[in-house]
Parts: sequence; C-alpha cells; structure tokens
Amino acid sequence: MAESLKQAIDDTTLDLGQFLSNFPIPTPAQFAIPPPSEALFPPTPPTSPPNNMSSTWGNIKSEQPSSCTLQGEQASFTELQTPQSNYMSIQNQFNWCNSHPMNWSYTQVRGFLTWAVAEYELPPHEINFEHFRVNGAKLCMMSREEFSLLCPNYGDILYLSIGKVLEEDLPMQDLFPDCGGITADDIDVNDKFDDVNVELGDFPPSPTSTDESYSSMSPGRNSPYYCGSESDYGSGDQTLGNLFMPRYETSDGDSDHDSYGSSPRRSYPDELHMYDSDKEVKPTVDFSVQNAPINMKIKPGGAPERRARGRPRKVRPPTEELLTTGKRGRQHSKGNHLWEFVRDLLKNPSTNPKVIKWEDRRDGIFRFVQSEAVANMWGRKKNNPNMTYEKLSRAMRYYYKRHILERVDGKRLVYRFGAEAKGWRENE
DNA sequence: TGACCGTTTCCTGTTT
DNA sequence: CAAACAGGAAACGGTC
Repeated sequence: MAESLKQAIDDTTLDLGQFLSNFPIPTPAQFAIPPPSEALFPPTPPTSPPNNMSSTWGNIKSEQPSSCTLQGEQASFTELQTPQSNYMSIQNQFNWCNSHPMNWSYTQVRGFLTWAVAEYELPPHEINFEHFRVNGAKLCMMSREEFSLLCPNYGDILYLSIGKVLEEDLPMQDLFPDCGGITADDIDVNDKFDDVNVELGDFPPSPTSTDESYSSMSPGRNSPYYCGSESDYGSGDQTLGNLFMPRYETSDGDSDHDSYGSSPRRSYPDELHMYDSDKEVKPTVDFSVQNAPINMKIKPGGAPERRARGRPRKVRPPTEELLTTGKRGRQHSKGNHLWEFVRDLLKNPSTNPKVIKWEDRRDGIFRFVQSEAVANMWGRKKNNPNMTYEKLSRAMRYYYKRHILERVDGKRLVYRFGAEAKGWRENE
C-alpha cells in the first residue's frame, strides 16, 4: 500500500504534486526518531480505517487505506524539517480514517483524496485537489453531479468512494460523533456548497438538469470555473476547461462506460453507472421515437405525450460485482431504514437541532428544520444523489399505515413517532 | 424463483 | 404562487 501511495506520488504532477510536496514519505532512518513531545503528539491508538472497505463492496480492496498504514510512522518522519503546524496538518491528513467523513477537516478531505488516488490508481493530473476545498460535511453533501463537475472523469469514483465510507455499518454514534469536526453550523442545506462556491466560485450548471440544486449553483460567467456556453460542451478537453463537459447521455444507460478508458485498472467502486434516471445530467437528449426515454410516449409526428405514471424503469448495466458475485450492494441492511436514520439524526447533537429537532421530545414529535439537508444526507447514505425531500416525505407517509409515524395535522415538516417506532425515547 | 418489503420515482390534486 | 402534503401507481433491488 505504501508502495502504491509512493507510486502515486511519483506519478504526481501539477496540483497533486504540489500538494504532496508537503507530504514526505518517511525513510526508514526517520522512523526511529521519536516524536518531539507527547503533549503535542499524544500517542494515537492503533489505527484502523473506520470500516472494512471490502465488506459491502466486494471489489474494493480489503487493505487499509494507505494513509492508515502509515499512521504509526507519521509521528517521527517530519519533525526535523517540518514546522509543527505543517506536521499537524500532515497528521490530520492521515487521520481521515479515524473519524467519520462528516467530521473531516479540509486537510482530512485531502488525505482521503490522496488515498483514493492511490487506491484506485487514478491519474493524479486529472484530479485537482483545489477543486475540493471543502470540509467533510460539505463533501458529504455534494451530489454525484457535483463530484463529476469538479472532477469530470473521476468524480464518480470519488463520489462512490466517499459513499462507500458513509455506507458502512457504523453505529450512529460513530457516524455522527460529537467530536468537534462538524458542528451544526456546518450543516446547512441553504449553503450546502458554500465552501465550494466561496472558494471556487460558482459551479458551472448542468446543461439540461432539472435538479434544483443546480439552479442554486448557476454559473458565474466571471467565475474561474465558467467554462463557456452550451456550444462549448463536449470539447473533449480533459482539463479545467472540461469541467463542464457532459458525461451522461440519454437514458440508454451505458453510454458513459468508456469514460473511464479502456486501460486495465484496479476495480473501482461498483455501481458507477447505477443511476441514469431522467434527472441525471443529460446533455444530449434525442426525442426521436426509438430513442425516447422509456416512459415518454411519442405521438406519431407530434410532441411528447405526458410521461407514464410510476417509477421509470432504470437501465443499469451490470457491475463487475454483479457479474462476479451476482449481487449488488445490500439495500436493506440493519439500521438502514429511513425512520431509523431520521431517529438517529434526532439523537445526534451534530444534526439536532440544526437540521432536525424535537418539537415535543416526550411525545416523539419532531420537525425537519432543513428538509433538503436531511434528504441529501439520506440520499448520500443510500448512494442516491437524486433524493429530495419530496421523495423522502413520500416514504415517510408510508410509515403512517404501519404506525411507525403518526400524522401531525396542520404543521408542515412535522411528524410524530408512532407505536411501532422504537428507540427514540430518552430512556429507551 | 418468486413473493414480499421498503423504498424510490412520478404523478395529480389539495392545503397552507 | 410556492412549498408542502396526500396518496395512487408502478418500478426497483434486497431478502427470504
């Protein structure tokens, strides 16, 4: 693993190289030098990644992240030449695997990205770390599309990598520990990408996306990330100018398979092409009859008819995991139910009362303070960038019949736990 | 393999 | 007028 990280560093150019220049690989001799001070560098408990990266996504290597394997070495490799602040920064980069992504600092986000580059053998020059100047909370809020916008060719991989970390079966207190990383102030759907916007300028918009999140990220023509008008799409440029390059095509699903090139590569997180619903970025929409989306009936010679009711059928190309094991990732794992997710947000001081709060603690009445933020977090957990509060609330309403939730009339965004909901009471 | 479950997606209509 | 609510319909993907 250290080898692959070093290889990634050797291969590094431009931004990543600059970043990694602050990231010296220790020599064996340096390993022997003790840390300067216990107070400054308290002994770290044995480090393991927050989860077993292979448990659910069979194709992800089971080794610990590179950064983790170096954890034990870091206490000695920099202090001679490196200022303490730099040292601490480096230590933080290694520490990303010690805490939940929601709690990552910007530095830990970088540490994670460094690991991902090495782990999935991504071409470092195509991943500009400066595009990810966000803390973990913001990173977790970013949709798949945002990842792709920030990193056109490998955003999906990064998105699914972070989703993988989030998806693991951590106990909720580990998922959202109140340990100073994220505060409630960091979670605000209204400024859900503020860090990015402030530091990067506006995102370029999705050319045809109807996703409202894009409208809030409308491009500044003066933004350094404004890459041109629609006529510029698909220039083929692989660098910054291509941030806007559409990667998704029509609903036939697998047209972006080639995006990752044909070179042999370590297995990426699977389900990279899982979602191709009609809300995905679809810069080229062909409404000819044979190419019409499945639910879009075309009148002969006329305009598209109203789409059919119900959930549109998805076209999902088989993943490597599906082909080898016949399985995709688990969906209904323990603790994966929406109401339990909501309950655990209520239990967590990082999210309660900022995004969700009790209206009446004893009666189990609660309110979504930032409904779209909750939806975003739920979507992240389910690896579904298209989740919205509207959809989440539909699922919530199904709980009425099962008495997991009870209706609270007359109040918007307010629900009440029902008789079948367990574990929400203070002394439960 | 198929039934079932817990959503997810989309829709129309209503209420706030 | 927009946002939220309500609930039907159908599809999806995992579990049993």
